[in-house]
Amino acid sequence: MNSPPLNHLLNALPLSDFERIKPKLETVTLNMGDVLYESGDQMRHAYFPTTAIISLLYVLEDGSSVEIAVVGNEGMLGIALFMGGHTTPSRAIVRCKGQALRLKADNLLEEFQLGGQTQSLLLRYTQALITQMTQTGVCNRHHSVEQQLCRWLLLSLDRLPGNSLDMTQDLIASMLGVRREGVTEAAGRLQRDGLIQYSRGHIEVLDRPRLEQNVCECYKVVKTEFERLLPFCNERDH
Amino acid sequence: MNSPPLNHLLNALPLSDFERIKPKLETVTLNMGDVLYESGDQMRHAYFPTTAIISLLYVLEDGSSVEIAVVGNEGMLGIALFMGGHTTPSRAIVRCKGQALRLKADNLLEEFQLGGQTQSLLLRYTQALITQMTQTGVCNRHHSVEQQLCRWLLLSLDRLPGNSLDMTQDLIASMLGVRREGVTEAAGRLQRDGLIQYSRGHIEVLDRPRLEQNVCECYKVVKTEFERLLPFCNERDH
DNA sequence: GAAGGTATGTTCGGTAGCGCACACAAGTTA
DNA sequence: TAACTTGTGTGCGCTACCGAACATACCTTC
Repeated sequence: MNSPPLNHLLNALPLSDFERIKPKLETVTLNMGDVLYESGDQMRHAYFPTTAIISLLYVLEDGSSVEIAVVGNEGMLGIALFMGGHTTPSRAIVRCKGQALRLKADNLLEEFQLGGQTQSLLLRYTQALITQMTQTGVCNRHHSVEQQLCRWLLLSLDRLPGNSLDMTQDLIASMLGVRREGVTEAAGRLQRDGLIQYSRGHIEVLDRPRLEQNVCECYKVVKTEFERLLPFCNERDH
Repeated sequence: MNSPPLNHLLNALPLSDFERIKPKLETVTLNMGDVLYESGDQMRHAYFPTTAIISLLYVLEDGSSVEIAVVGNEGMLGIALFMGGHTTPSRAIVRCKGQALRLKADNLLEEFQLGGQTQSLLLRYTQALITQMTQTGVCNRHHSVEQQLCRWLLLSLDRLPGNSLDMTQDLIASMLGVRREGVTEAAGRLQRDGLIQYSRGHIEVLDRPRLEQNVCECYKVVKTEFERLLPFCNERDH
């Protein structure tokens, strides 16, 4: 029997806490390109993706943008709510359509301020997210487009049920903060070597182990830190 | 009359909270190059710099390192203590010698878990730090060595009493994650244009306004976010 | 003042990624 | 079928940065 889509973070809450917020959760369907938060906006809700994947982007003055983190069913959006800022200078945009559970800002805050396990869980998740953001920045500086593409594919795959995803090279480029041609070239190599296969916005990962050989250390660092801080997120629920 | 060196974060605590932790604070002198935390180490203390400046570095497998954030008298080290991880995959190293106030890990945790204003202050600081880390990463990708050098100088200056600092180009290079020659070239240009003057590890900033004209947006973004989240840190206490 | 270490200046060939231009091919719409 | 949109492939000159080697200048030590 197949379990329903879930969010690992919500799932890891103590039962009593979860029962309290359960009635306040609202399922929403998110479509490709939906903007959940704009840079500087007051956040009205926190989102706990179940099947959707959301990108956190920094948008520069010249209009170019860079992905600083990716959030799927292992995490949540809206940490600035309990961190006290109520907003961040980043944009949250739906990268893979799907569903999420949504909680009103006030409700999240109430729950957080009770302290206890829910609070500590949310803080541990935040620390894991910090690691992801930072390691992504380091990766930007030191690793090749091809390595970054591998990292990006693996991080996406970890948050999706199958071995494929829908995304054009143009979009990947804008998330990695590189040229589309750079992605075409790197992806071309991966395809020639039989690691992936793609056509017109659909990417199929054929050989994940070799993708993991190709990726830079950054993927592993982030993954290890997530497992250390949030051990329950290890297994995929699909 | 000159006020003694202080730490803005401690200074912003409610008086009652501060009085409680004051006796537990210990003044320590930090020397250039001291390592406060090694990547993965359990943290024993939190540090609140008063005159010292500390760099948070990520160290890569090949031994190269990158600065991901800088902490001076506006902030603290050891957020992983209350975030729940008790360690991070980064190294904290003293970049400018000076003093700091130190608090045992347990004592910080006790204070944090009381909730209230101290907790919310520490969390707001953490969010500001996240912004700095992320923007640094974005800057790595998109801006020139010269712009990054300007940013680095300004961030340092904001945390120091005078208009000068001691740091070799070699060290700056390792923090920016670029070659020493790149820094030499960029610094040479800034010197020719009369913005700075340096010799053998001593840098004098002659024309800060023009340095601010030269810097990329990243400096301002971080500064604005710090002011928004921690308004009391605005003025320099020197 | 000589010797040695250290910080900075400069050069040179190599390369990854950029910006641009254009070709092509797969879907979509008319 | 034809026109159009969209995604991908490729070539070209350019630039910033890299890696290495070496020169020079300054400071310290003896």
